[in-house]
Amino acid sequence: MLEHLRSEIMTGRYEPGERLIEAAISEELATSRGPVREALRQLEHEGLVVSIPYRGAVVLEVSDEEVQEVLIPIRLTLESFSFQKALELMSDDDFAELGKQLWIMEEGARRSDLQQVVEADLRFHELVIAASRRPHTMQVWRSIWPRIRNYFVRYGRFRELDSIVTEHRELLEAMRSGDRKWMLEVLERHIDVPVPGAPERAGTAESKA
Amino acid sequence: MLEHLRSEIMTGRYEPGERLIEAAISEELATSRGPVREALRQLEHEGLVVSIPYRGAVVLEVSDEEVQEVLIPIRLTLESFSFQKALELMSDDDFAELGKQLWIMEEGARRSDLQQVVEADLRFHELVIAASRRPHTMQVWRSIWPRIRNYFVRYGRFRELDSIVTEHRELLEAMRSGDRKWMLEVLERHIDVPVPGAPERAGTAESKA
DNA sequence: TATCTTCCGATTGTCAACAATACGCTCCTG
DNA sequence: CAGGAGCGTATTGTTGACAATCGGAAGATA
Repeated sequence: MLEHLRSEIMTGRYEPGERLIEAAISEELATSRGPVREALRQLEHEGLVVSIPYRGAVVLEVSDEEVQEVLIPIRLTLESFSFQKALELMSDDDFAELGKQLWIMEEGARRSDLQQVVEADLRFHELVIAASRRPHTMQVWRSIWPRIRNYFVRYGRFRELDSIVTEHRELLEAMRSGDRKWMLEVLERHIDVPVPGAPERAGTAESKA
Repeated sequence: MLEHLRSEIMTGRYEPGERLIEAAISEELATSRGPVREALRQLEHEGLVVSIPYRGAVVLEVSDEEVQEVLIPIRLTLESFSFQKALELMSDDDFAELGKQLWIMEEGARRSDLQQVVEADLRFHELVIAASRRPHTMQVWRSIWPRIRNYFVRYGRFRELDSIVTEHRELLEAMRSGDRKWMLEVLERHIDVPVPGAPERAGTAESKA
């Protein structure tokens, strides 16, 4: 059900600014207001809606600017940390599971199935983060990722499926090799991708100086 | 009520690993399970508890490592961005409000009232983030900050109150001057403070290279 | 016409009872 | 005594009814 609401927002069935009314949704989904309430709170924590007391939840927009200058840098922090920690903790089974997700991605790319690729992408990264066994990192990840995904699917900002697959293949290869420096390089290239048509990151570069 | 539970955790009345039972809490606070449930979800999103289906909420620990290598770097990203955006958006009233919080901090430091200082500290930073008018930045901030605060009060990792006050005074001064570079320098020094006795940040420095 | 006040409908917030689930304990079996 | 099946209890998940609150519309007043 949560997943249903999420996709309604991402596919644009609910427009930014639109109000989501608990009673209407619960009726539509044949459930009571309680679970709907919880789902809306979850969406709020994923940054897809904001809820205003006694006014309800409103679909939130995510700007190029915040994605580029806040969410993606945070993602880079989270994953750089996780991938390093995971390197020492991942079992053979974990690597096998990564391989499986890579395979699903390949298969999805062959069929030009965006959704399949995106979902395998998510599972790939979440597996690594889970393997790092750092609860806060995982928790923040789960709040950051939906916004980034929403931004990319909502505005069609995904690159060619093939390059996504290739990047993950190289990422997995680098992890298997145990070469941390290489892995981090690949990871950074993978995450910190400039978005076509988005404003350049002028003015905030100093913050890294 | 939420604030009550939060402080129970931060002051250590609830130990990490301890289970929080909805029924018990609702009885203790003379309310029903509904609001308690929501409060626990909120705490979960603030990273103070984890909740397991049909098992309930468990108080979560925050490690030196995650604070240093994940939460604080994220905070730096968030605030570097916010402070820059706020610089162009803050009204005289906003600056006056910052001055007021600074004054409260000074007064709290005089009386050695840690809580008063911490609360004014929070309001100071949140005012700037609010002034930047970036909803996602604020939302992520509200999920990150409670963990950092919890870590500092739980393990007594606060420095002398006077230096906290001094840093905010300089921060405000830098903001008023409009010198962005200086402001960011002060901000970084303020946030990215090495914690005594914590493991050094070895091994992850590369992720910034 | 502009503005203030009052009320009403829409919507969220709270509550208590009931349903579903998971864990651990007992008891059975080998 | 070891291991597993089945039950009972503790706890969360769900539901529908009721209370509180908000925003705006209608009407009164200058």
